[in-house]
Amino acid sequence: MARRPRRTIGSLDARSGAILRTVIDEYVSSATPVSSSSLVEHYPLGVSSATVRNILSDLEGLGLLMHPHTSAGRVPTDAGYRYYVQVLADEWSLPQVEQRMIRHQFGQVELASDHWFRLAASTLASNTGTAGLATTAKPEAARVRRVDLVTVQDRLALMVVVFREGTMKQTLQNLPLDADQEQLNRVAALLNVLAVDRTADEIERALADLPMGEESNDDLDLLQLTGVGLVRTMREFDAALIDDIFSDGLLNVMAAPEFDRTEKIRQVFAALENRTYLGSLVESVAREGSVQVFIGHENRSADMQDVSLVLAPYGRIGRAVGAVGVLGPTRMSYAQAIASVEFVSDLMSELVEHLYA
Amino acid sequence: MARRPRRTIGSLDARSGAILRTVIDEYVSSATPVSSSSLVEHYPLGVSSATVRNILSDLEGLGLLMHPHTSAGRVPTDAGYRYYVQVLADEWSLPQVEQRMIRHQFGQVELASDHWFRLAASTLASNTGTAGLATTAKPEAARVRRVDLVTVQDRLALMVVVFREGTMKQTLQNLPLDADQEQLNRVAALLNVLAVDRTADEIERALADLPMGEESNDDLDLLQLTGVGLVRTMREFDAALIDDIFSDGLLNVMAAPEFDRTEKIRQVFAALENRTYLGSLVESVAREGSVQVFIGHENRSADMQDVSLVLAPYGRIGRAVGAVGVLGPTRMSYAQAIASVEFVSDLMSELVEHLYA
DNA sequence: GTTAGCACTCGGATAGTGAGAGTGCTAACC
DNA sequence: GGTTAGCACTCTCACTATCCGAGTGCTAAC
Repeated sequence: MARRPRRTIGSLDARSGAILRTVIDEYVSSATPVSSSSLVEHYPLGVSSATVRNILSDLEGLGLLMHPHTSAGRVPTDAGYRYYVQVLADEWSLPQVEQRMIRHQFGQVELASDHWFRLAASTLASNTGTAGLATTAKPEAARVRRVDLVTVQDRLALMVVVFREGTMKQTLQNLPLDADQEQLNRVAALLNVLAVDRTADEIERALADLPMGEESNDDLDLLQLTGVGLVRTMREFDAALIDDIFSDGLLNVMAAPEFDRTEKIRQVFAALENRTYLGSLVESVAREGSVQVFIGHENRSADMQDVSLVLAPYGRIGRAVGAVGVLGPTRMSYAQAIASVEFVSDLMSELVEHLYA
Repeated sequence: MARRPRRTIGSLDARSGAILRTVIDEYVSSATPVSSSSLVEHYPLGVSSATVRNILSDLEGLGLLMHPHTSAGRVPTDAGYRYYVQVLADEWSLPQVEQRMIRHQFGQVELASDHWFRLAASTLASNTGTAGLATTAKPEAARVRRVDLVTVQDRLALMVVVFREGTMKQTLQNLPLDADQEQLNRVAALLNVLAVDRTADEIERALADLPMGEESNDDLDLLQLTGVGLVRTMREFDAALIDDIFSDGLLNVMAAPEFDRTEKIRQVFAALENRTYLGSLVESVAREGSVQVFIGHENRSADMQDVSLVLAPYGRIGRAVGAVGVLGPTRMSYAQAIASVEFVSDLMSELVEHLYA
């Protein structure tokens, strides 16, 4: 769960806010501390550098900016970014041109499901210059759309399950007796009657209601067995916080000057492997129902103190939800990131709605 | 294609060989240039440091060792590693204990196919302290084991193909007319009759032989349509050099001192994304039929000048083949790597043989 | 062929210096 | 009271000098 955004700062007067914003914009693009003189030089502020210095000093007092050392310019703190995001969040949306480009790309993609996730991740990556992330859509309790059994060997079958949201799972299933494809087809037909549109719990109940063992019937035995296997597979799927996660553009993040030491990048990778933490973020974002930003040490995970995440859910609450987002250095363009993530999440929602309504 | 190993050096006399080997072992474990005095101190060579210096100087003359600067010890060159690997390659095999441990792990894994690849990669990673790699097994021309059609919407179906080697592919298929699951089942049954155990080419021919358009028959139309979709999916699969690749332990590689600058690690990642080059290596290894080592600048890829790969094929030639291996700094324990990769590739071959014979 | 001895080279650590950047403060100004 | 010019102060960075130690390569003796 993300810490609630800090609103401790009240709101700044217009000029201070504008200067904070300018400092952040400047720092985001230059990656070097911003000095008072460079501000008056490059932006039409209408005041002298001395005045700017006073304001910068105030902002530092409020914890929004900091000083690497005496004779250096100012650098935003995580709280500074937080203020920036909080106050200015609503203003941003993606330019029409970019919207059209992205829509076009999504129109081009082949209709094979996991392509979307890859595309979402790579679109976000290229659009923001950071790493793009996309998780597959996962319902709280999966429902079966279709089950199929395929012979592999005499006593071994492959069970292929398609869930209502398009995800597929496969498991190998040991059989107690030789079974040919013919027989498996019969069993699969029964299993589908039993399982289609149902959750693991419902299937388990249906299995319990089956007439059992009255007379030894191979098909029924196999049905029972594969049914149990199906329920186990579904339980596993339901239990996972994130089913699968796609990322792209990690090379972008590596190129950022703050990650010039491998040790820093190591943390990013370690963080991405921490499904538990990412899962909790996705959950939080899904609950919130809108884009959320997790800045630097707002992250609970020790590995994420130097990075920020911008995440948005897609899909429909109660049905399947997933998340898309970006991961980058705290010094990232939050405007661009939020706008892009929001747009792509809307697009993904449309897709899911359209395909698996 | 890998450059052929260089045999320009003839073979060294016993003592020089032993010293080369010792230098490499020492350097691999210490990561710092090896001096003549440290050699006589830590190893029972029976000669003085001056003598060792003479030998080292000879080895440097042969291009097997090098000198970062005057007052530093010796460091192996890629040619040095090559000699080491070439001459000593046959001696290594994995200790019984490790063999049993790995076997045990593979016994534990659940019977869901992609788990093996992950397991192979992670086993190699943890066993060698480098990054482990495993590609899925791919035949030259895939054959269908089973096709299934699942309704998604009125005019949209999901086609699930299981290939003989266990791989699965899914595609969405637009339909020209409304079709319910009932109808799709009928079509899928026909499609299976047509496609099972066949390659893309064979299926295409069978499709051409179908009685066409005599009378408008919905099922036949759908069969034709999905058949074409199936062939396209298979062609795509056949065309890819590598279907899928799993890696683990990249964090291990990041921890190596030679990769302390992110720029170096960037190269490693870029290299892993270069499927073309990796594909050519897998192909070469499959053709060779045994473990191969690609050291530093023996790699054609510019991004791989600082890393070495140890790869071995698994599966059966003519049927499906894949590769497993490790990727690490040129300063890696080739003995351990080769022994581990060979063992795991044998294990994977057994698995494939056992399951998809 | 081996070894002791030694001059030589070079990298890395340490310290000192100066220039430049940017601040914080003060005092004057509107 | 807010704004500004001016200036002292601080700290980093780049450059240089110096020294130490490591390790070699060579020579001459064994």
